[in-house]
Formats: sequence, structure tokens, C-alpha cells
Amino acid sequence: MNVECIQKLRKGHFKITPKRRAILELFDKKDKCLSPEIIWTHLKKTFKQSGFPSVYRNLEIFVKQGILFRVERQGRKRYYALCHDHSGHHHHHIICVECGKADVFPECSFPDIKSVKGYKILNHSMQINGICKDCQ
Amino acid sequence: MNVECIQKLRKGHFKITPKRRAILELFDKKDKCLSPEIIWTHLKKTFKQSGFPSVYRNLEIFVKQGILFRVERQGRKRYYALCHDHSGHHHHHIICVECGKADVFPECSFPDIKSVKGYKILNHSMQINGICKDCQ
DNA sequence: TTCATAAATAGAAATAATTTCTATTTATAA
DNA sequence: TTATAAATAGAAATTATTTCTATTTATGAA
Repeated sequence: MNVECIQKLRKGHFKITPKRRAILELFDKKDKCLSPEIIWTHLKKTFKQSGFPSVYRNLEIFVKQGILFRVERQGRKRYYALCHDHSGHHHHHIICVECGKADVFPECSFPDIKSVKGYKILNHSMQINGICKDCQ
Repeated sequence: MNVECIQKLRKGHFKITPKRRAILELFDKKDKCLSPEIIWTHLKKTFKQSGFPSVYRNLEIFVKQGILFRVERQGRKRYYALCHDHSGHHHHHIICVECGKADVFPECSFPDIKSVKGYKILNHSMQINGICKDCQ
């Protein structure tokens, strides 16, 4: 688990536990988005004892702290991927639809307006889908 | 059910059934995004007999035909809303986080590039969240 | 209008993802 | 070293969604 992740967790007064380390190290190693089930299966190898609820809760904590983000994919399962931005600036991500690899999309061209059609604009979410170098 | 919806269904050789009419009329009447459960509850009033699977399947057919689109909201439930664009042009939507009302967002500023960071860009999805006139 | 046919449907049951709950354990700050 | 809040396991509950099969129905052709 790298320094940035530790800082992001400490900022929210979250503890650095062995399982949290293991989850983030798995993301580092795999370098792609992962489902709760895949993570849990992996944790079982190292920890024999490990529960689903911890995985789910930790994933959401990681999102809250800006360590992971949620990826939309086909099917019912959730996916999460590492966010490689540590600047804290607004940004989006591009995802490989084949392998699930994710990277920061380097710009956001959303117009600088506060309202449209009577709506007050609060925020926007975006996902760019593509095919990564290795999968092309 | 308006002419555009009928055309969009006919284009895919889908039948115009009473329940499909009822679902789309509900969307017209409510003017906001709806969950499968809400739709099913409403259908039960008029049809006594009506099953969940039909609702789910029809919602996906409507999306496929460009009549509805999926809305991302908090929680586990799916939501769908009417797409008011009949031009067939690329566009996005703005959603009221309070009441679920949805409108076409009039422009897309996504850059005209084919690739980024080694990814071949396939498509992008976007949702703008806001607060509509009535909810402000 | 009638009929043949593919499409649509209900209803029950299965599936499977996610969440809740409680007792126990553990990381961390004092 | 210790007190404490946070994290966890494991089982059970919840609930959204899908599958399956027999029946019904919209629609195009005769």
C-alpha cells in the first residue's frame, strides 16, 4: 500500500489493517477493476477467515477517501478500480471494456455553467469506455 | 403513447401491447424516472394480472429502442426515464436529484479525439445531476 | 374478417448480489 | 501498556433481478 493511500485513509481516521493493505495491494497487482467477489476470493487465500461484509464496507470507504472509484460494466456486479490521481482535482476515467484496466482521463471539457433548462447544476459523472493498448 | 414511441418500437418489430402503452403513459404522466417496482405496482391497478419479468424486459426493450434511458441514483434500484430526444443525435441528460425529473442536456463537449493514453476510445456515458426548477 | 405464428405474458421459482446484526478481535492513541 | 473506538467474521436476512414454462395475444397474410 503506497503512501498516498495511507494518507487518504488517515485523513478520515480509518485504520490501516492487514486486510485493507491486502485489498489495495491486489488492486496494485492486478491493475484493473475488480468485483467484491474477486477480492473476497483472493483474501480467503491469505486469511482463511474473511467475510463479505468487510470487503463491501472497505470498498465504499476507499471510494469515500478517493482511493478507488466505481466502474460501470455490463451485468449485475459492482466493480471498483484504483484512482491514480492524487492531486484531488476534478477528473474522469477511461476504462478498457475488455480487461477492465483504468486510467485517469486527462481533461474535463464540461462547460462552466451553473444552470441549464431551469436546473441548478450540482455535478456530473462520466465514464469513457475504450480498449487499452494491450487489448487492441 | 405518442407517435415517436410507436415508431421506435415498430422499427425493432416490437408489438404495441396494452401494457407497453400503460408503461409509457405512466412515464408521460409522472414526468420523472421510475423504478421497475413502481411501474409494476402501477400496472397491477389496471391489469390485476401483471408480472415482474414483463416489466423488466420491456424496460430494456425501451432502452434498446431509445425510448427510455437508465438513470443512476443512490441505492440498489434501477431507474429509467423517458428520452425526449427524437432526432437520434448523440446527447446526455440532466436529472433532478430530488424528484427524478429528467431532460435532455443540450450539448456534448467531449473532445473529438479517437484515442488517449493508448486507449482506443469507443464511447462515453455521462449524467448531469442537478435540482430542477420546481425543487429549488 | 379469419387464421397462423411469432412475440409477449404471468406466475412461480431460482439466482445471486448486497446488507444487517451481533459477538469478538484489533489498530491506535494516550 | 492499556482503553477504546473501529474493524471484523459469520450467519442470516433482504431484495432486486432473471430464468423457465405454459398460456395468451398482437399482427401480418390469406
